[in-house]
Amino acid sequence: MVSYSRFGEAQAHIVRSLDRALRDRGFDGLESYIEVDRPTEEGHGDLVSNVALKVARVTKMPPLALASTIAAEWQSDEVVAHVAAAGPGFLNFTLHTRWMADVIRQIQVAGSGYGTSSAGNGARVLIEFVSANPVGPMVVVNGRAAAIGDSLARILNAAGFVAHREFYVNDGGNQVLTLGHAISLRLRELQGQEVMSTWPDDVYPGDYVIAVAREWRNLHPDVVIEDLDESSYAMLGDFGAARFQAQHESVLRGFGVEFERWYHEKDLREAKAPEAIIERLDQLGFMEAKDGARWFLSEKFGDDKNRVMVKSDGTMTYFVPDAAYHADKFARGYDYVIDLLGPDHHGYVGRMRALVEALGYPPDRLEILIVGLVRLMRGEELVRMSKRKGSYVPLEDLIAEAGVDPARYFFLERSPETPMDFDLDLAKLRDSKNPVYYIQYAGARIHGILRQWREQGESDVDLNLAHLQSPHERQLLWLLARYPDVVVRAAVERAPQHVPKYLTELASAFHGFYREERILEGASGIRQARLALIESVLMVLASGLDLLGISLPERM
RNA sequence: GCGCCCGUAGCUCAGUGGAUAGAGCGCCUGACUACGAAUCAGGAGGCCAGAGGUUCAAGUCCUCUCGGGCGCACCA
Repeated sequence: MVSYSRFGEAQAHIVRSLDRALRDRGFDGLESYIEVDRPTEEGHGDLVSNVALKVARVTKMPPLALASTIAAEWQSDEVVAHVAAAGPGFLNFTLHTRWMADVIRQIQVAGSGYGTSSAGNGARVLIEFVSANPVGPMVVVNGRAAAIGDSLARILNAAGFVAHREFYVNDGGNQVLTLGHAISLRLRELQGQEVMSTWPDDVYPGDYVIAVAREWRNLHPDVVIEDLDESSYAMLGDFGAARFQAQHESVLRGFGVEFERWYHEKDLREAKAPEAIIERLDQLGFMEAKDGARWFLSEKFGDDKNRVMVKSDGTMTYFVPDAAYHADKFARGYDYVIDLLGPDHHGYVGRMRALVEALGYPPDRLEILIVGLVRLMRGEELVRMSKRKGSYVPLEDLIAEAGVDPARYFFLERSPETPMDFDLDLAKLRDSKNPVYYIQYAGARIHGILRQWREQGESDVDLNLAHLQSPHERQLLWLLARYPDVVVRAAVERAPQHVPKYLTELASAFHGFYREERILEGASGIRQARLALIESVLMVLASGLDLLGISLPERM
């Protein structure tokens, strides 16, 4: 077992001791049965092992009997203070408080680097997310993907992976022409022509295009609008796409999300990458001509059906540039490629996996996370949204109304794939019902204490961590010792929600400690130890919130 | 019809095959002359959708049924 934390050291230590205990009884080769985990509830020690239950079949010993003899013969050491057999045969381990308290020294040495580890071994991860089409404003679910993707990248980096964030800009397809069409209609409208009665069905009438049209007109006041026929759609569309990309970039930056790269479909097309991917699949023998079209034989790789790549009219389906894009991701040497897709993209998973496999890569190196649907609520009331009708809440407005911190927190506290309700009324509440403030308040309280301590101007005494003995202090130490493992787990499982969960626990333990134990009023030795403890808590709160892209204000 | 996600407290959701299934909100009791009450301590509230199976052990794994969402284009 590789350990990245004080907690992990204890686990590894106990595993070794258990292994020895089993061998002493003549049971060899049972290492794989040995598990040491945190208990599911209080009162079962600091760590727990179910090994006696696991090996019962092999050893032919009643689990509780085996556990009891192991506990009775346990050689005391500097890590484990006490071992007890319990329940049907669990072993409950209580750690020396002194030993746990050294986590504070680790935190003092590591500083803001505490929590980082080398678990990822430098594996390179590309994470593509949001990738909203540049033909209109982003919507609420884009915000969820943005928060999750960005936070996941931060977590992966902290856990020793090298993660890159990428936004794929769909600026090469038909929709850009459609946007150009819409802009030209809005330009006519700005000149006083009536356009709504003849508005084409396939052109979204969203009024967000009006602002873009206005911008274009200001830049080109001399162009005669009547000349803007179909031949102008591409030019207008490119203009609009650039405007919307800039808008996306700025909204996302305001949301704390920055991408290492904006990858343009247009560049792919200009480099003839779509043609190249078809050629490559053809050479590999995975293309077939049928019904006047050219098909990718994705069924060979477990897809539901084969996929058209070149339509009978000679044009390519949208899947082709996407396929070229994914081929490029792997060609760039990433060990893992993660896509965060919207909830309307389930059908996309099979064909993309098939592509990866067809190109000769292990299909599980492509990980597709479907970000669950977001329903926007105002209290009890569902906010109805329809892009077609142009009635929707842009992400920008959501962020402005809720605030960056609550919005990110709401998106990150749930597992990515489950559908969620986002309650705007709750998110914008500036009071205790809003869970993000619970964590921030713990930090603000610690800042307050440290401020007061500095104002008192008392000098430090030597730090003696042996003063930390109370149940509240033990619990905080135990949580601090676990933090690096929480980060690793969130990274490996691609599950950022573990971090807010953990921070809530840490904040709760701190608030309980704070109410129970005076910090500044104690004798100088214990005061110094408690100050070191809460400084450590503050460090971890700040670090954890940073992984979520959430601030930790000194005052609230 | 086929595929994916989801059914856990009144609501929103956690839950790594392990002991008596958790948190927040809401509800009910209590706690500021206090380092910040945006807090704390306690209480009520559950056939983990249902039925079979695997296992020493199932909310968790397998099969089926029921319910909800989303996908199943030579659209993007």
